[in-house]
Amino acid sequence: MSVTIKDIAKLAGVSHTTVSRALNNSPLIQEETKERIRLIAEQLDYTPNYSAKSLVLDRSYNLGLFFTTLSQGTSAGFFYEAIRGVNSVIQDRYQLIVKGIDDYSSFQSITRKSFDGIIIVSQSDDDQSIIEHIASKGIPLVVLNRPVSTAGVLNILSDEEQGAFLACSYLIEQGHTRIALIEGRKGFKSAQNRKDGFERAMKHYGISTPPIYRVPGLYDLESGHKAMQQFLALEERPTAVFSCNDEMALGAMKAISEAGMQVPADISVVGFDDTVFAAYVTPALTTVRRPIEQISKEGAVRLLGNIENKQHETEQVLLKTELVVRESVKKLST
Amino acid sequence: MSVTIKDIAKLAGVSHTTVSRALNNSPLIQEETKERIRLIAEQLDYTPNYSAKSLVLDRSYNLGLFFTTLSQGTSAGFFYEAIRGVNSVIQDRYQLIVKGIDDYSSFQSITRKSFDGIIIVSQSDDDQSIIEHIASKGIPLVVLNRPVSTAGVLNILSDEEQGAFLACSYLIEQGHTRIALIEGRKGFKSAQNRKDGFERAMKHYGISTPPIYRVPGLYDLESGHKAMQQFLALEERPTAVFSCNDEMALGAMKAISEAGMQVPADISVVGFDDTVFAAYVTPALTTVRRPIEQISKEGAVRLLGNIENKQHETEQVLLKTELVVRESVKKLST
DNA sequence: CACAATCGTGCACACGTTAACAATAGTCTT
DNA sequence: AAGACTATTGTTAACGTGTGCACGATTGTG
Repeated sequence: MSVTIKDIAKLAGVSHTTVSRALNNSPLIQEETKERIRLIAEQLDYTPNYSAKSLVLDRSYNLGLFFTTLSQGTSAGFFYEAIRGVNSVIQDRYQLIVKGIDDYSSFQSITRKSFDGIIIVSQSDDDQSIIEHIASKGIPLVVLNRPVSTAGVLNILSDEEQGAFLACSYLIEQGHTRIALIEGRKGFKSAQNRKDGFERAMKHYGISTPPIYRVPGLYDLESGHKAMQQFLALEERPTAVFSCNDEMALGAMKAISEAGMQVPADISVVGFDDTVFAAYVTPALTTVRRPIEQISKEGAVRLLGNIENKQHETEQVLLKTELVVRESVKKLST
Repeated sequence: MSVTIKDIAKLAGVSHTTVSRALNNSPLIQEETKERIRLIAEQLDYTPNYSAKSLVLDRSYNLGLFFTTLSQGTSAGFFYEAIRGVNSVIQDRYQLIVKGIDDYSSFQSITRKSFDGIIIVSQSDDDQSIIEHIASKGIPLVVLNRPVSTAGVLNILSDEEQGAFLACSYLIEQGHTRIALIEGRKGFKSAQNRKDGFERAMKHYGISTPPIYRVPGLYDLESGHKAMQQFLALEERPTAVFSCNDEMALGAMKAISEAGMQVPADISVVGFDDTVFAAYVTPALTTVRRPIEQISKEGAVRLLGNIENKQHETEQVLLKTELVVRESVKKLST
């Protein structure tokens, strides 16, 4: 069918071993011979059979990029940036295999033979079992976006608690005290972290608010919309709302405008993620920027390092988030 | 290292041939023997070595999902929906390999051995060369999202010309005649199709507008913003704008509001794509919905059909777009 | 009872590649 | 000039799996 090193060997009048060595640029082979073999290979349009290579070299040339879920809860921008970041690093040394963890009915097929390394973009505690499976098989692993304690696992994430603290502090420094919180999806670690940062800022500045100022959300537009409607129905409305992501913040803004009120004149809103559209809604959304692409790049680089140097770097790296101030917060002249 | 069929064979007291047959449920093997072997395999936590299988069966278990580019011009929502659609179909029969076509420096590594089939989500005429390469290698192929004439290629796309016609007709039926167009990214086939649909509607209703009512865009928020600023500076402003995608429509709305005007009271806006946030901006955006996820699902289903039945279905399928009417268009009472 | 037919299993090889070891020729050392 | 060493290439086996063919055992047939 397709051409193999044996075909080349015949034409060059050497053994297939010599061809293999020549094409892998082994120092054992004479430069002249190499050149001749390379030429023939090119003329025949030879491509190595990666299945055969994999079998004997015990490497798959596959890198897994796993998300908690592909079917729900993952925001499109997040997904895109993560893939882009990883892809920019691996170039054509590896194939990138994208999967949702919830698509696996069994982890049995995840072996050291089928993946040279795996990157998990984790958004839920439920990912723990796959992480342990992978770690136990000894496959090089890096977990992004969520803190993880399993031994021997490289962990890279943004400091979301710090980001939320930043955002909430900003609101307070602008004079707000009646600050409400739209929480993230339950079970997602990010939801907890962001809430923690919010609470720490409140505590830090000695501000307390009633429990009805905290409403759970699902990270989607609709839940932000609903949450805001609840706040608007309150006797004593908040003057500012911190939403645990931008999508919900958009939903909230929509609810505010439907109620005949204005952002930020009547109510201030802060989001989280700096999604692509945050800068272009009206008013432009003040939000916290997570360096997703940077995280995934960093993760890919270190994973490749671990694979190729066969070392076992295992630390936790926190990348700083940054507050992007736009127009959705009003300064109160208290 | 890891367990192989030979290990199982030893424990079961049979040859590895029998084990192979048993695990593949061959009718040659006694039911009783099969059962015994399956049990041992399970106990040893056996997983087949896919490199070895691939080598002998001449199948890679890989499906390629290629985008024109991962680094620019592809919208996140589009990207996400496409992957989701394909992923929902393949389950765990295949591994999904995601790549940007512009990452390939040479297509040499794309062979029948490394991909059982390939799905190209094409956004540019430049993809023609990779399409021809793949077709010439005889790899089952389906091209989504862009019309393609290469023989023997399955082609599934939305009828964007029809969608743009729909949108523009709607504006006209609402009484608008001074209608401007923000075009898509040059070189993208979709840009041409959408413009064509727009022009056909204008012609159909016998409306003509000056050339300055057509401005090129880049499919991103910023270019929509700029384009709108140009329209606003005109002596005789348009009463409605058709933007070739939602992101640019958002940029346009932003520009309008910055100029102290209102959508749709002063200017109407229609987008294209029905991006997730279209329903949640203020005012909610009237737009054209492309069934991306449906397209990619359909494409994946048919590709698998072609691979598994070794047939060679080769037709062009057009899926209808649909106008989603929201709040960004005003009815003129002429 | 002899022979054919059927069923279940094993032997040996193949897939395309790499690598340990062997072999050959040429060069250097003393 | 003989032995040692080096440079280059070849021989052979190995990776883990699937399959054509041969083989033995059991059953059926006359």
